[in-house]
This record gives sequence, C-alpha cells and structure tokens, in this order.
Amino acid sequence: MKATIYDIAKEAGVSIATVSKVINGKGRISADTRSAVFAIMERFDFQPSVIASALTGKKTFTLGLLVPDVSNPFFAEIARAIEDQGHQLGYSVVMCNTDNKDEKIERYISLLLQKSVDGIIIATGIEKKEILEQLLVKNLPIVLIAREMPLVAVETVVVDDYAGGCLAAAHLLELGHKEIAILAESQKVSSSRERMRGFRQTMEDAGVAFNEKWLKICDYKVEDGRINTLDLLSEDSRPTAIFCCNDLLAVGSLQAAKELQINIPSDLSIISFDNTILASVTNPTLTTIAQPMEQMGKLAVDLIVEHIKGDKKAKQRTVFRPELVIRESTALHTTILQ
Amino acid sequence: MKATIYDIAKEAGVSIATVSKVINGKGRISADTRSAVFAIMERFDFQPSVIASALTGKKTFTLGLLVPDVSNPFFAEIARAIEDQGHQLGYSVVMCNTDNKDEKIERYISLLLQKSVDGIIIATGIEKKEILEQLLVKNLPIVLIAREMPLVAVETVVVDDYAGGCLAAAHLLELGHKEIAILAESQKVSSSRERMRGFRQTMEDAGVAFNEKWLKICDYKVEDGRINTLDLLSEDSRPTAIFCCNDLLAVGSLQAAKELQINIPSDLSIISFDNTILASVTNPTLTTIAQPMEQMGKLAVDLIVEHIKGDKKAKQRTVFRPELVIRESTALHTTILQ
DNA sequence: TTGAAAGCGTTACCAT
DNA sequence: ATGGTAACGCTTTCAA
Repeated sequence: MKATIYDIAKEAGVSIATVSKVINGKGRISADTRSAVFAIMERFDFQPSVIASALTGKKTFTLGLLVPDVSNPFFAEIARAIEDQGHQLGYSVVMCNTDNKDEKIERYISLLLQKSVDGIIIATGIEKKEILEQLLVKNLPIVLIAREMPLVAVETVVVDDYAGGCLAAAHLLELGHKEIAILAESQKVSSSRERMRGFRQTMEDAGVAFNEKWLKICDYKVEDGRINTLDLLSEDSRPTAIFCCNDLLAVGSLQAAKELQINIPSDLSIISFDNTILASVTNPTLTTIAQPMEQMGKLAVDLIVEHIKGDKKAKQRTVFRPELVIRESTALHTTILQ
Repeated sequence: MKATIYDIAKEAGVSIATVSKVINGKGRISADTRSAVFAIMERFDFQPSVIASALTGKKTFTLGLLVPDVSNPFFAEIARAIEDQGHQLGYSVVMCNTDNKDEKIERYISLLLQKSVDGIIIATGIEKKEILEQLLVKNLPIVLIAREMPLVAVETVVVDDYAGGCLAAAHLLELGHKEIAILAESQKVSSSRERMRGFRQTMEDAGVAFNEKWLKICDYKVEDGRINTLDLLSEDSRPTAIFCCNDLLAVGSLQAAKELQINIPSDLSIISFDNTILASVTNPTLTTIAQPMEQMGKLAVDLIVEHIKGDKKAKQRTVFRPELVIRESTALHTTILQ
C-alpha cells in the first residue's frame, strides 16, 4: 500500500495536521519537526494524493485539451506547446480528440467535468455555442486557441487569419497571378472563413476579380485537397495559383499537380497556411503563412492558469501576427505561353 | 456550486446510499425510486465526482501516456490510436512529452502516481531500468509500446524491428544495391538497434559486405538526417542506397540529396521506417517499412485495461509484423555509369 | 428495498 | 509550534 500522511505522522510522532503543514509549507513548524518529517517522507517514498487534496477543494492541477485530431501535425504541434508549458507550471494535460463532432465534444467535456479539471483549452471547432456557454456559467476557466466564437465572451488566442489571408493574396498578386483558386475548409470553421475573406478582399482591393467557380470547399485532409485540385485542374481554363487554407490541403494539391504532370511552381503556384512540419518536407517545399504555434500554446496555458489562480477576471482576445514564409511552391507568373 | 449526491438525495427524499446505488446500478432498488432519482439527477445536471469516487478506492479511469514528443508524427499517430481506444473503454489519457530524458520521465511518473492514474503506457525510451522496476513493484499496470526493456518483465507491444530491417535490406538487395549506408538513431534505442541488426544480417546472408564507414548514428530529427546524409554523400565513394531508421531521418536525407542535386531514386535509393504521414507527403514519396500504429495503440490500451480490471496477470510480448510499402524513393540500381 | 455510518487521504479552522 | 477534528463527495457494509 502507498504511504499516507497517517503513516508519516505516526512514524514522526506528530499529528497529521503537522505533516500536512510541512508538506504545504504552511503555518509555523519548528525546523526540527520539519526536517524530521521530510526525512520520513523521503524514507517512505511518500507522495501526497492529489485526489484527496482535490477533494478538500484544492485544484487537480489538470487541464483538458480538446483538439480535432492530434495526428494532424498542426494540432500535434499546438498540443506539444501546451503540454510543455502546462508541465512547466505544474499542470497535466488530458488530451481529447474530437474529430470536430459536437457530440464527442459534449461527451469529453462532461468527462472532464466529472474529473474536476481546473480548466479546458479548446482548439476544436464547436458549432453549438450553447456548449461553451454552459461551461462559462459553471465558471470553469476556458481558453480558445486557434478557434473563435465571436458571440461568446471567452478568452481567445488566435492568429490574425484575415491578415494571413491578405498576406497570401498579396504575395500571389505580387508574383503576377490573377487567375487564383481557393481551397477552403468548411465555412463553419471561423479561421478558414477569415483567411478566405482576407484573401478575397486583397484581391478585390487590387482590382482582380475572383472567379467563384474556383472556390472549393473541402474537408481538411490531404485527400480532400487532392481531389478538389484534380477537379480544379481538369477544367479547360485553369488557375495559375492556388491558395490552400492549410498545409494538409496543400499537400493534396501538390500530389494532384504531380499526377497531372503540372510543374510547381513554374506552371502553378501553391501557397498554404500554418507552416507545420509538412510545409518544409514536401518537394517543392511550401510557401506558407506561418502561425506562431509555440507562442500561442504557451500563452493559452499562461492565460488559463491565471484564471485558475483567480488573478484575472477580464477576458482578452490575443491576436498574433501571421508571417509569410517564402519557400519553393510559388513563383512569378509567366505569361509566355498564355 | 455543483450538485452532489446529498442534493439529489435530499430532493428525492432518499438517502445518499440509495442515490449511490442507482448511479452504480448496484443493490436492489425499486423501479420507482430509481426513475425518480434519475429524473432528479437529470434536472440537477448532476455529474458524480470521479475524484471522490476514486478516493474510496475505485479507479480514476485515467491513463498516463509517455511519449518522447507528440509533434513527431509517429508518436502523434500512436497517441491518437491510444486516446481513441482509451476513450472507447472509458479512460482519459494524460499526455507527457519526455524528450527521452530520464529525469523528465521520472518527474512525469511521480506526477502520474500522485494523481493515481490507473496505468501508464510507455512509448518512450528509458535508460535506467530501475525506473520501470520501481513502477512494477508498486503493482501499477504498465505497457510498453514501440519500445522494449528486455530485462524487465513488462507487457510489451512492438513491431518486429529485426524483421523490418530484414525487409528493408531484402528490398534494396533485390534492386541490385550493394553499396548501402545506414542512418540509425542512438543505439540506446532498442528498436533502432534491432532494425539495424536485421538489416545487416540480411546483407551478410546475401554475401554483401557492409562498409562500416557508412554507418551514421544520429539523433532522430530531420536536420540530423540531413547533416549526416550530406556528410555521407560528400565523400568520394558514395553509397547507392540509404536505409534510414525512421521517416524523419529519411526526410532529411531527401533534403540533402536535393541540395546536392542527386536524384532520388535514379541516383540514390532511400528506404525508411514507420510509414507516418510524412512518407506519403514527400516528393518522391518514401518506400518505407510500415508499422501498424493503430492496431498497436489499440492493443496497448486493451492490455492495460485488462490488467487494471485484474482479469489478467500473465505478461505477454506481442510482436506485429512490419510491412514493406513500396513507393517512389527506391529503384533498380543502374550500373551504367559506374 | 432502504438507510446509517465508517472510511478514503487530505486541508483548514480553532484550540491549546 | 502543534494537534483535534470537521469537511470534501462518494462507496460499501451492515442492519433494519
């Protein structure tokens, strides 16, 4: 059996109250008692039970993390950043893969609640805002990362998706592209919507019309990118560039182009979003809009911990600046053969 | 405040014992009482506290998962499989990134113990076998996945790394390669060691000598693969094929070859190990030895849950068969120009 | 079929 | 400086 404070107290000839105090460094305890108790704890390899401690109203030092899918490199990198900082601050993180399904989300939240996590970091899209509101009512610290719920007052950490879209468009425009297609995720996803909005606005501002038939709404996987790009490129009039709303879709585009023997970037430029490991691994490597995933994850944890500690009541929305990372998948539009 | 069984009991006009029984479906409760209590729980949005329940000696329904780094696609995919099956069986998983550092491992284990997890799944290399032994003594269910500790009696789920190495060598040999280099991870990692052993044995059996100067021991990241390959390819006599002990290293090799304008696979074949998403995303795509990550993760969870439930005492070592997945990075060795 | 009460391992308040 | 004890929310045994 594991040792308890009773064992330690008995061995040290003191009360459990005293042991508790030395564990927590509270109250006034003589140096002698303190060191004696420490020695015995050491000898017994004593680890205080977080469970019992939590029951008395203290924290569980556990955070819930909702992501659509950790096997998606973007969320894997976010998860890593969050776990790192959580660990740094003394919190464990429980990982939950939601597949963006509201019913799974509700089940996970219910489980996390039963386990009395101290807060939940949400990186998954939620359709029903009621789910979030119910959480907020319970006064449970919540932070949204890489997702938005504009109608709900909740702490939020995002990249400026709109600006990212603008950056992408500006880059393509600068290279002389005018016939541009967009591969976007479901428009239920706020980030995807904003990226597209920024992109289109920048085109419009530049006086370049966007051809609606070149807008493809896909799921978020490589295969979706591939199929939709195949579709796009098999028509008579082709775009000279494609903006993919994330790296996974861009990988699919790359594959499609390769199948059709279309050379990237000389025949077709591709720009993507996220800058996960994938963007640096493809051939050609992907020009992409980078999100500072590590900083975002770290901030999300810092914020939630501040709320947990009660140091903070005001909710903020922190927007990081995205950055254009130029690699090999984009090039000047050459009109020679057109 | 959250509702407790006391609230429910009071409202229902019964004792907390009765409420507890209906929650757990234990003892004999009249249908009337049962449904009345259920109705009230519903109305109060009551969620029993796992914390309090755990304190009475029941399970926490939480598993610890130790991985070197979730942002490594291999472990991300393993983590996803484990979390899925865990959730399926009612367990949450606490993710821990160890960076393969024994000191971080010890700290994580200590934390998981304080939180009374029901078991720990270990996918990270551990140098000091004492760490594991101490855990086993505590009678805490442990499963090793994708790692081995031959000297410790612990439930283990692995792929046959040796056979995988053989498969890789056989493929290269069949393609006519004889000048083969190996990029391996630290030899402290059992899987890497075994892969190499199988590979070399197969070469030897085929009467092809392995040139020791073509063995590069690296870390596990893309950059390590790149540097070491650059090194390898900048000497006067070059190998015609490289066996990379994981996909990340292979990506690095691909990059190095590209920098040196060496064409894959016509000038140099590359074969790797794992078959993560990366293998299908590079250009050329990677011929690789696939591990059934999903099945392995699922089995690891099934096994640990059996131990938790006490249905099982014997420890087994389950070895999955790896599979050769031929893609574009390997080709016949052409002697024309040699 | 139901309930009273002890117990799980801590914390915190109030005494001493 | 230290200790007694109630309380946290639940499970379980034993009795009624």
